[in-house]
Amino acid sequence: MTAVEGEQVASDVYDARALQEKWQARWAKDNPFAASEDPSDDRPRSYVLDMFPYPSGDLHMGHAEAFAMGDVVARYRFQRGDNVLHPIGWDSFGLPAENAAIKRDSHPAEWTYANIGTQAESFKRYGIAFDWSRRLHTSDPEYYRWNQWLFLRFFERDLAYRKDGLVNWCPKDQTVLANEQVVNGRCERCGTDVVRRSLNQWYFRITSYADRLLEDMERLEGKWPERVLLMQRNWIGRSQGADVRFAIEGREEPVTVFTTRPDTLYGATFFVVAADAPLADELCAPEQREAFEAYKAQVAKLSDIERQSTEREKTGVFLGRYAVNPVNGERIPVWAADYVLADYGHGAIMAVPAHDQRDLDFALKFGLPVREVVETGEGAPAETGVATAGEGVLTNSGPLDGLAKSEAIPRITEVLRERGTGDAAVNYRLRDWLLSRQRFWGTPIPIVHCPDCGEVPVPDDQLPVTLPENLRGADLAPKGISPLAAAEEWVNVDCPRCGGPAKRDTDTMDTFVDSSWYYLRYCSPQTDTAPFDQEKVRRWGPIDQYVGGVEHAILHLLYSRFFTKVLHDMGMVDFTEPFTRLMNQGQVINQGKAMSKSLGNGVDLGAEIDAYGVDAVRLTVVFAGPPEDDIDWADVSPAASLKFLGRAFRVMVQAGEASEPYTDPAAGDLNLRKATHRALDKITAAVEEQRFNVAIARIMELVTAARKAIDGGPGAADPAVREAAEVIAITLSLVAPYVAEEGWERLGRTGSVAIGNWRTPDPALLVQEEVTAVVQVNSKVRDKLQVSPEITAEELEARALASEKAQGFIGDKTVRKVIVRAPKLVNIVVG
RNA sequence: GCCGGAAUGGCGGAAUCGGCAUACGCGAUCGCCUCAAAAGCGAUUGCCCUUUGGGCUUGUGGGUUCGAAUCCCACUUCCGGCACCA
Repeated sequence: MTAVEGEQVASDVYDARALQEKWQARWAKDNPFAASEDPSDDRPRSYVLDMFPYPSGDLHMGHAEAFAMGDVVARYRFQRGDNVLHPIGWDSFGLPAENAAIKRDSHPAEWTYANIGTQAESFKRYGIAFDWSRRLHTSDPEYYRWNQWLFLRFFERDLAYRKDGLVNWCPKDQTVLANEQVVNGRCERCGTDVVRRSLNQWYFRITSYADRLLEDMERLEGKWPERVLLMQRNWIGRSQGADVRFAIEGREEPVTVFTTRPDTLYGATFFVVAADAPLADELCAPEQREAFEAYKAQVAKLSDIERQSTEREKTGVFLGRYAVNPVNGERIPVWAADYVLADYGHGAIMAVPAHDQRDLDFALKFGLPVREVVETGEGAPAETGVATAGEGVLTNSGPLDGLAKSEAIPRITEVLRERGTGDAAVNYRLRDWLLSRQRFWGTPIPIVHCPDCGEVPVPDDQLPVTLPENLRGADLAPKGISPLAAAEEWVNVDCPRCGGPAKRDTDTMDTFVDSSWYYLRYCSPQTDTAPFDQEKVRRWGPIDQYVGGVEHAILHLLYSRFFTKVLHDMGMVDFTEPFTRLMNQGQVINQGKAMSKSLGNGVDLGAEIDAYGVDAVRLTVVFAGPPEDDIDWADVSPAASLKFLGRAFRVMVQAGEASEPYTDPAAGDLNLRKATHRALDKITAAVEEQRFNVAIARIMELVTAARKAIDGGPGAADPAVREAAEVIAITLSLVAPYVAEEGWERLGRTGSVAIGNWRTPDPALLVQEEVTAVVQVNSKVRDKLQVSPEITAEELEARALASEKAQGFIGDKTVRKVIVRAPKLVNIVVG
């Protein structure tokens, strides 16, 4: 059921809106969720963080789910008595603000900060246990100043550099994109087909951390979702093999190729250079120049989508040159083709058509020879058109003949090393992080270009380089170069080194730079002498639990891991992984599909809250299923959540009215006490295992047990009912903070229910006097016995065999075997 | 194409140590309350049959085991990631 706007499906037990207003005011006054920086505070510290929001408008259902999940974790830590850091801020640079400014003829800051204000109010109403005093916005100069400072440190360490290269260009947004922002050949933001352009751009040298980014994932095993680790591993894409140097006739220097199959070196029958690599230009013989230029023009016209299609037929052109195979001296023709990528490996390959499908496709199209060097027992590739890549025995390979593939690889690598024509090598799919953007609403790159001194860093004491304030509206329209270039008085500066006339770099940083280290800034958001206070980061870091969507599995999480490792190497942090545990919450969808305007299936968070109240909405998203699963709003019932909360609230109110806060629970009804402590035990285990939906199911059972005790048992005044009601308030505070606070108060308690009130179940009350033992005959359940948990195997077997029901199924058959698992089960095997 | 994950009632999901399948909730049916309805409260609810009983059931087919939703093999379908990475 979806709420109709304005319709109030009020509970007749409590007034959600009144409770929200009452407790919001209380929390604003008492600030119960602020992290303590008191050095004498020796409570265990927990750092729980939700991926900070982008201020695109008001909060939506997606935020409702993500932050409800994160808040369960944070509130559980608060309940356990930890000193919890649970901050909030905004990822407030980015393209949508700029587009809004162009449309409204205003400044991006207006739209951005107005939306932040709206979201902040909504978060407060949503009751998330944030420490509001640490709020940050990445578009504040006090924040982005430190992006610039960090950029300069990266620059000094040669981890930030500028190079010419083919880059991904989005024609609509008129900016370059990082590899990670290109999805299926399209701009991840606007869906436009990405084209390749040759431009001079800034990069972070993330590739020099590829091995560590890969290796350190071992320590995240079991703590991060397996699929995220897998995605990162695939993205980094480590390949082990060898570099092999081929002499090129008429060229002094040999050309190196990378191969994962050095064992097939004797099967190389031609050589291919990436058509768009400078090397292809260089190697092209004069008589082939015309054909090559025509081919290059044809390749340049292709979009990335066309280019990357594996359906496409192979194309290429002979360059009129020959390479020499270093192991057998064979001359093989050099071709240029676009199936070889300029920016992977060395931009050139040895082609072994018999054992590589792409090379085979190419060879068959252009009539190049195919020579098998590994006998796999499959059909001949030249005839079947299928390259054989499996295990086999080497042939036609001189000294390698007769070896298995796995033996031949180290052998040939050794030979290459001895002769100085190659060596073992590793390659990564990961490319350097392209960080410059030709847009306005981001962090200016703090470099001055001087005709005499070249790239000159802006001195630290002149940071921040702030954005010019006079650009707005149409000034920001995409022009293919940064809008900042138009701000002449901003661009033209004196060179910090020689004092001569120079120009500022007009590009801004990818906003993923902002989010790569924001978690550190929360530890000391006011620090104005460094990006963060190292002592405080040592106290709080790394993040114990990070919560956010799987859409950042590669982008943000990889970049953040990279930044953390660089900062570690700079001696600024003493850990190397930023996020100890990661939880990916699912999406909220409706009627099987993502919510969208065109489908008209959007569910408005504000309307749901108006109709059912914050607590019911939060309970609904947490109870719907495992945190990582998507929630289909058509499958859930906030009305049912509200009904349950009403039942729970009535238990607390009735217990509060009927008994005193200091009642001794030991005097209460034993059955209810046991139910309460068993529930507490199970709720605790479920929350620890992050199975929040199960924890709520156990709270529901406890409410039912308490209800029954009130209505048909010892009555509301029984101390066990009070105890149950208090446990309900405490456990419910993780998802339904308003009802929990109000219920706690109605129970006569003072102070917030949310802090340090979690209880440990009494082990004596968890012991069961009787358990159910199952009696099976031939594995089918035939009887159930109530037995002591300490029953011996012998006694249980005797009682099972004595069971009349079991005997009925045994009849006159022979008992062949009796399996006893005291005290739970007996299986009598007859035949 | 390659790599990974998933499949449990009408629906969302529980049962992760190989030992009572279907907890909790939705929906549905019946009852109470009501002039009536809604809300609320209570009961029933996996399927089938020859119904005081019995049989079957965790995508399909096989296997291991006294015993399988759970482990193994094959297959089907769906979801996700990568996609000319040498």
